[in-house]
Amino acid sequence: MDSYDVMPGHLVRRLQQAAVAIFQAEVARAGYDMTPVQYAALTAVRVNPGIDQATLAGLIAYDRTTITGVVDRLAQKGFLTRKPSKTDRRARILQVTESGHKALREIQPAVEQAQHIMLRGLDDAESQEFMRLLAKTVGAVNELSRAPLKAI
Amino acid sequence: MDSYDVMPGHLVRRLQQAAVAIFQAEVARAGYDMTPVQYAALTAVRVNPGIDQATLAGLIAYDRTTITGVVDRLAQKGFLTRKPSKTDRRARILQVTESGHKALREIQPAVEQAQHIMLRGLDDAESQEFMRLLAKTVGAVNELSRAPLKAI
DNA sequence: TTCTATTGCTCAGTATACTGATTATCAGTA
DNA sequence: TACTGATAATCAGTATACTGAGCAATAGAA
Repeated sequence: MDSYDVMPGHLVRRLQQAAVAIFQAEVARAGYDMTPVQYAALTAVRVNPGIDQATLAGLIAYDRTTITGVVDRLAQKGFLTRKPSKTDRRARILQVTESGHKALREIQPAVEQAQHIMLRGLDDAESQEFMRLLAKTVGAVNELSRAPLKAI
Repeated sequence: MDSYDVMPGHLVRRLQQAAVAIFQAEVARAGYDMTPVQYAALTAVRVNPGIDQATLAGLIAYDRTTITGVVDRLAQKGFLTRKPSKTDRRARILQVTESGHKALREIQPAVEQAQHIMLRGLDDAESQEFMRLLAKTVGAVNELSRAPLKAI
């Protein structure tokens, strides 16, 4: 195991870095400045309007301390609002703004293109198999990270 | 593409996070505090004694600004030395110390165990196929990240 | 109802990654 | 040799991720 090029951890790190770079480049071409992390968070809020930060973190498998900054930046860009909950004064309720909906609509093609570029080394059958194995692998280690995915 | 669980970028991010957590946990059981990034750098220096930072960065696909901090911390722990090159006064020559060699030897089993745990959701055939597809995918997007891998 | 445990959020500190800039040095050319 | 472009390393600033701690509020048990 001397050679890091055959180590899954090392390859995953490199793929993750390429994926982020590809995503940002494609989204920039659509005229937006948004990270993959911000995009996932904003999308999750759109699907679950009125969600609180902790539940959002579980939905997309983010650490709870990370989500604070992500939401901060999305709010600062005017893409979502953060208001205190009326039923639980600890919680902050999130909503996507008009501007946020517009951004999501307009970067949608860029996001799909980014996923496509990321898998450009594989043919259709390989892509499908890769995604299957990737999902299976992630599912099996979900509980081992500090921020496991928690379905609602 | 509303659902981030089918997006490769999102799954890769989650796997990367789990991989880091697994690595650190296993290495901690061996009595060491070392990140996967530091381990890869130290291993690369061991294989290529006297390498300079820029070449090291290319070998393991790290950004050149990232490598500065990584080498800093490894040097601070006493695992490697950084001396000015005699032939190129811009460059810093890296060498693994005795303590560094000892650390690499002692955490070796933990590293292998971490890779095994990371793939625990797959059987042997699937693991092999997953690694093949992962390597192929990474190879095809290598040039799209700021820090592409550059073989010596 | 009161006490305890838990939960939602935030903060301080550390470690990757990256953008973009600077400094010192080197290499190749006119 | 003087100049130009490239390179090695670093720095400032931003954005994830995480550890560990803290505060306010809630929920469940005695």
